[in-house]
Amino acid sequence: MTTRERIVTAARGEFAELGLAGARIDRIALLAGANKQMIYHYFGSKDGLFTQALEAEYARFRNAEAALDLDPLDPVGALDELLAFTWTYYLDNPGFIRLVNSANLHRARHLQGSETFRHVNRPFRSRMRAILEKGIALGMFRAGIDPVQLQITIAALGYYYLTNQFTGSLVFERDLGSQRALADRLAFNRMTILRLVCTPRALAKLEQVRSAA
Amino acid sequence: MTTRERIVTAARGEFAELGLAGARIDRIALLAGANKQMIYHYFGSKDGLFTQALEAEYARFRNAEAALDLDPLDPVGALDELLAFTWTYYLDNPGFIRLVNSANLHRARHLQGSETFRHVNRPFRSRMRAILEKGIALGMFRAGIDPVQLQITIAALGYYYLTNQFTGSLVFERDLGSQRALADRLAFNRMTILRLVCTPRALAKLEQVRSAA
Amino acid sequence: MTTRERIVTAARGEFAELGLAGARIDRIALLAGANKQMIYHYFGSKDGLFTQALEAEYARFRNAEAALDLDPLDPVGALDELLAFTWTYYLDNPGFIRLVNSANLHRARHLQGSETFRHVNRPFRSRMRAILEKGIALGMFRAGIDPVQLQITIAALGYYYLTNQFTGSLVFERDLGSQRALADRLAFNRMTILRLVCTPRALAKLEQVRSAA
Amino acid sequence: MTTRERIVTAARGEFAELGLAGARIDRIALLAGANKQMIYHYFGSKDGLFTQALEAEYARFRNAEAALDLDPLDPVGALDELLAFTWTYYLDNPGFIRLVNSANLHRARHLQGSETFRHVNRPFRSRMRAILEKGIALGMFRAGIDPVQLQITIAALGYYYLTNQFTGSLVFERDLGSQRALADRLAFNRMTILRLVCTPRALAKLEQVRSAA
DNA sequence: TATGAATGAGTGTTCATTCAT
DNA sequence: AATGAATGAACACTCATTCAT
Repeated sequence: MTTRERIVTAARGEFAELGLAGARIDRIALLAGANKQMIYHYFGSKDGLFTQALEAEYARFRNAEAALDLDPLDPVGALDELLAFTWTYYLDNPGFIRLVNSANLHRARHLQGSETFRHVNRPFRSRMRAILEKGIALGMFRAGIDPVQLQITIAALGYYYLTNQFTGSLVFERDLGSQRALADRLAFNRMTILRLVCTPRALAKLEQVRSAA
Repeated sequence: MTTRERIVTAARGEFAELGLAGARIDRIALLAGANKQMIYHYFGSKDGLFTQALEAEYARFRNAEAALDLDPLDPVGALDELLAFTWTYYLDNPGFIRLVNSANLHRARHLQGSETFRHVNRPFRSRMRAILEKGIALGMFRAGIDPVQLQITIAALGYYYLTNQFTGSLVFERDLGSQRALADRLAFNRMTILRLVCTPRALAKLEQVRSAA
Repeated sequence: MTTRERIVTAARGEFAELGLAGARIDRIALLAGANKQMIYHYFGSKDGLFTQALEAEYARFRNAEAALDLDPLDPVGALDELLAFTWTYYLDNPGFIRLVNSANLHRARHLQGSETFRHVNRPFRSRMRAILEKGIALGMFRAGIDPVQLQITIAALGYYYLTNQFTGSLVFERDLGSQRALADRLAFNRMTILRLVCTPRALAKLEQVRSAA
Repeated sequence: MTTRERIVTAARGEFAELGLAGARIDRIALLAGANKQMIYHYFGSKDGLFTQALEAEYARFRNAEAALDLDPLDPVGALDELLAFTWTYYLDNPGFIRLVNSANLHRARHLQGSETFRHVNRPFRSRMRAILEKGIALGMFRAGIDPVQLQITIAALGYYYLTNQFTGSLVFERDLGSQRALADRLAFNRMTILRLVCTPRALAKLEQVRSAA
C-alpha cells in the first residue's frame, strides 16, 4: 500500500470513530505510519482528507454492491438479497454508517463538488427500477412504488437501527446489538419490505411457503 | 429563564449543530449570555453539559409525544397519528436528530448512567403495545408484531430520510428537502407502516376508501 | 506593570530584533512572563500585537519629542535641538528605527486604520512650521522651505546612517558605529541642515562664532 | 537564463518583498520554475541564498552606477547626476532598498565574509573624492567635506524618503508616493546637497541662473 | 451567583531541509 | 542537472478548564 492509501485507510477509521472535529491529524499520521506533512501534501487540509475518506468509503460500499449478482434471482429474491446485503454491509462495516452520519452533520458540504462521489453513486439508481418493473410484470409487485423511496426505505430500516442502537438499547432497555436481536431485526425488515412491495396474492403465497417450512 | 436554562438551551443548539467535539464552550457561554465559569459551576464539564443537553432534548420530545391524545382514535388512526407526529417533530426540531446522532457517535456513553433519561423514556413503551392489541382485537392488525420493532421502524422511516437528506440528495440527484419531497415521503411512510401492520382485509378496505376519495 | 503592558514591551523588543515574520509569539510570551493565550486574549493575533507594538513605540517617541522645551530657544537653537534630539533618540532606542523599518516592509498596512497612530503624530506637524516662520521673521532662515520636507530630511540624515550602519560599515570599510564616527555624523548633519535652512548672512555669522570657539 | 540565475532572480524578489524570515523557499522554487532541491544544491541553505541574492542586488546597483559617465560634467553637474541617479535607481528598483533593509535587520551578518560584496563596492569610494577635489580646485565646493559623509547623505535623502514613505504618508497625511511629491522631493534633495557642498559664491551664481530660468 | 484573568496541553498547519533515485 | 517523497521541529492559534475575587 502506498503512503497515500495508508493515510486514507487510517483516516476512514479515525473519522468514523470520532467525527470530523474529534479526529486528530496526528493520530491519523501515526496510524498510517506516515508523516503528518504527507497528509497536507496529498490532501491539502483536514477537510480535504475528510472528503477523500468519504469518497473512498462510498466507493467501497458501491463496489461491494456492484459485486452482487441479482440477475439469476426472481424479483422477490433480488429484493431480499439487496436488503440482506445492505444490512450485512452495515453490520460488517460499522465505519460506513458512522462516516455517513458525520458527512451529514456537516450537511454533506464535503461532497458537494465531488465528481468522484457523483460518479460512484450513479449506476445504482437504475437497478432498483429494473427489479420493480420485473416484479410488476410478473404480477408479484404492486405498481406505483417509487424506486428511490423504496431504496431509501431499505436503507433506513437497517441503518437507523444500527446507528441508533446505543440510545435505542437504553430507551427500550433491551440489548439491540445481540446476535439474536440482530437476526430478529433483519427478519422484521424483510417482512416490512415484502408487505410494502408485494401484491396481496404474492404475499399470501409467500406466507404459505413460510408457514409450511 | 434562569442562567442555567439559558445555558442548556444554547448547548442544545451548539451540540446539535457541531457535535460534541465541534462545539465550543466559549460560544455556548456567549450564546447563553452567561459566564463561562457558570457552565463549570452547573455542569462540571463539557461532557456533563452534553449529558444534560441530551436529557433536556429527549424530555422535550417525550413531553410533546405525551401530549398526543390517541385515545379517541381507532387503531389505524392512532398509528397514523403517531407516525405523523414523529415525522413532524423531526422536521420541526432538526436539532433533535442531530443531537441523537451525536449521542450515538459516542455510543450513548453520556446517557449510560442517566436516571433522567431512563425515567423520561419509560412511559412510551406500553403505548404502542396497547394500540397493537386494540387493532388485533378489532381484526384490523395482524398478530405477532413486536411493538418495539414497530416503534423503531416508524422512527427509522422518517429519521433516516431526514438525517441523511444531504448525502441522499447528492446520491439521488434530487432535492430530498423540498416541500413536495417531504410530503411524498410522509405518504410513503404511512403506506409502508399500514401495509406492515394491517390485515389484508383492513388494507383492502383502507385502499377502497382512499381510491373513493 | 500589567500583563498587557509586559506583553507590549516584550513584543516591541522581539519585533524590533527579528521583524514581524521572524518574531515568535512563544518567545514574546516567555519574555513577558505571560501565557501565550493572553496575547490572543488581548491582541487577537500576531498582526494585532504588531500593530499595538508599533503604536506604543511611536507614542513613546512622540512623547519624548513633546517633552522638548523649544520655546526659550532661538530658531537655530530650536532646529539644532530637534536635530540632536532625533539623533539621540534613534541612538538610544535602536528598536524604534528597526520597528519602523518592519512597519514599512509591510507598507504600513498595520497602521492603516489606526486612530491611535494618527492621533499621536498629528501635534508634531505644526511645530516645525512655527520654528521656520520665526526664523524667517528674524532674517535667519531662508523663505520657501517646506516644513514637511525639512522634517523628513532631519530624520533621514540620522535614520539612514544608523539603520544602514551595518552594510555601510562594510561598504566603506569603516566602523560607522564607533563613538567617534557617531559624533562626526551628528556634526555633519547639523552642518547639512543649517546650510540648507539659514540665510547666507546667518550662516556666515554662525561660522564666525564657531571658528572663534 | 540558467536555473541558477532564475533562482537568484526569484530570490531577490521574494526576499525584497517579505524579508528573510517571511520568504518561502517553496515559493522561490516555484517562481524560478525550479526544483526546491536545486536551491540547496546551489546555495546550501536559505541563508546562503539570501547572501547571494544580496550580492547580486548590490552588483546590479554598482554596475548601473559604474555606467554613469561623469567625466564630461563639471563638479556640480557630476554631483547632481549622482544624486539623480541614486534617486532614480531607488525609485525604479524598489527591491534594492527593501533588500538592503533586510540585510541590515540582520546586521549585515550575511555579507560579513563576502569577498564579492567587498569587491563590488570598492571602486565607488574614490569617485566622490575626485569630484569634491575638482570642485574645490575650481572654487565651487567648500573644503573639508568628508566624501564618505557626503555619499551617505546623498543616499540618505532619497533612501529614507522612499523606504519610509508608507509610515510617512500616514504621519504627514499626505501621499508621499505621488508623481508630484516625488518630483518635489528630488528637487528638495538637490537643494540640500548643493547648499551643503557649494561655496556661497557658487551658490549665489547657481541661484541667479535658476531664478533667471 | 457571577466574573475576568490565567493556563497547559494541544490543534491544524507550515517550514527548511534531506533522502533516494 | 534534476526530481518527488519524506521528515522533524516549529508555528500561530485554540481549547477546556481553573484561580482568585
